[in-house]
Amino acid sequence: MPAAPAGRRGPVMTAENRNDDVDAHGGEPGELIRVRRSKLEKYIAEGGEPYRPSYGEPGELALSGDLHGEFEELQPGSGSGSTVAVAGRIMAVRSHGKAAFADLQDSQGRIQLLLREDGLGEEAYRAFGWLDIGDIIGATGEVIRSRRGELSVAVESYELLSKSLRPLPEKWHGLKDHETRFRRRYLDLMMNPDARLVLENRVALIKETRRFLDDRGFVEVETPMLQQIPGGATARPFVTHHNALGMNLYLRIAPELYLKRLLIAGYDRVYELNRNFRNEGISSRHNPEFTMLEAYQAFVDYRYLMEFLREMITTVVEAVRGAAELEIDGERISLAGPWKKVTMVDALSEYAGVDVDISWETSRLEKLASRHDVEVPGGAGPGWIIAELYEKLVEPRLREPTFVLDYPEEISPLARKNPESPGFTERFEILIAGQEIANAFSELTDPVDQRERFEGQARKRAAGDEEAHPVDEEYLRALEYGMPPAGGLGVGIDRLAMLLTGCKNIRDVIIFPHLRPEGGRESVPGVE
RNA sequence: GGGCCAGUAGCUCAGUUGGCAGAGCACCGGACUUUUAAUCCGGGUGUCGGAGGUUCGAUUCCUCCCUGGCUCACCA
Repeated sequence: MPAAPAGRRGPVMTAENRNDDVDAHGGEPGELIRVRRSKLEKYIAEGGEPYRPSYGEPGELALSGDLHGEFEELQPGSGSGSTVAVAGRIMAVRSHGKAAFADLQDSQGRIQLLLREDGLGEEAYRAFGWLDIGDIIGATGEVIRSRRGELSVAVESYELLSKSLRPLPEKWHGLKDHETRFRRRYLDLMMNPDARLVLENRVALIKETRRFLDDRGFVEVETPMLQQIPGGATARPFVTHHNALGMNLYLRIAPELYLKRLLIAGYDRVYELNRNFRNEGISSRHNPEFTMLEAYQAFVDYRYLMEFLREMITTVVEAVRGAAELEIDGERISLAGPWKKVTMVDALSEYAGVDVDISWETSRLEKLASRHDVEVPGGAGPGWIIAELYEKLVEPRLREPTFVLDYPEEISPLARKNPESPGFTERFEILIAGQEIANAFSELTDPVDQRERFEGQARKRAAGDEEAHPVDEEYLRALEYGMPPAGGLGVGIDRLAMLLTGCKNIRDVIIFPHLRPEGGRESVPGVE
């Protein structure tokens, strides 16, 4: 965090003079930090370099996990004869006078160090006592197993590689405070193995998703994040400004319209797995920037995508979890076997207890809506009301994997109309554990129809719907050159990661989630 | 944005019906050559989230604000 210029922050600042606050606000550092600083100064005064440029030969450092595997058979109280170099952070020290044990944490886990005056010499042994928990060191020595059976490195020499000036969280309870865990995620990941596991699952999920698509001939592309017309979804965008061009730009809410331009260009399988930005509420299920997969395949329709997505989700979950099964709050959900299929209207009819039909008068649907406490804004038509009622009454109750088919045309301005079901499109979503996991449809390729849809959206926008899709003339021009029939899909990666890890808060699966600034809302000084 | 709940030491948490602020870990000093939440002896290191108010006296009561969690609204 860059230090704020003195006097710049207002009196609302919190945590002044706190023990971990090194004069961020002109206060004195706390006792624990003063002690570490004076150790640092003493170390430098004696000619030490507390922040080394490197340690050991590249690629030669032993990692804790590998050592545990390699020396599994080593008997308690015996040595291996192998000398290794290890490096990591000191997480605990158990000192016994002329011998001491330290737990060293590296990227794979932990390994114990055994330090003895006999092995190190009096001076080096005493100097070890000056180190703090949290310091990063490198050490060499023989791999042994202690009398109590702990694999250890019997240290013959060690070096301080990086001095830690702040005390770590408590060794037994760890770091629990949610706010601190998210604000200082590095501490969370350092202290809490569970946090690492969630992150590793997310990484594996993304990797397996890419592998699935790459294996099927999809090409990963990057399309603009800064857009002149924020399209491809209905959401409020972030606005930013380009100084040289003197114009506002928008952070993308979806890559859809650019990916479809690539279908027009002649690519038949493209995908993008990257960030979208939506300027909407922040909650346990919404982060302003979130990760989305969108994939498009030419010459297939939404029926093909159902099986494609079922296979993709099952494959990815199986690869990450080792079984095609999820566990959420003790509830086990199997992904095996065929998934249920139901149209939105049939599902709504079932749960609402009446046979809903899109041909109903709007007033009749409005009555049904008010009976279920659904507010209907001005300009909303039958399709909107049906979708809203479905989301409220049906979605949370769809626990087993379910395809919900045929979304209203009114809320699907980029999807092909369903010729067998007037008012609806060839679109489906996949619901698992009450959550929308994937959205897919047969793409609308008819430029005349697309123009009419945009104009319908423009009327909604004029009526005050800020989220209605704007008319995109450039996209219409591209469509007029001819786009092959195609199916497109979108998967919310963060939501899928939540499902996969059983996390109920999206912040658990995003490494650095958005949080309100601590203590004030000032911009970065010097940045316009 | 609305409602409810929370913020006390570096960390995990007690506590004060309004009267000098507590524990464990961490830290500091001492003992200890195979421990692993090491142990033993000694030491509290704090603007009790912030600003006002009531009061002889506020960490405690009141008001406002900040931050977070849950929830509703909006959405993915």
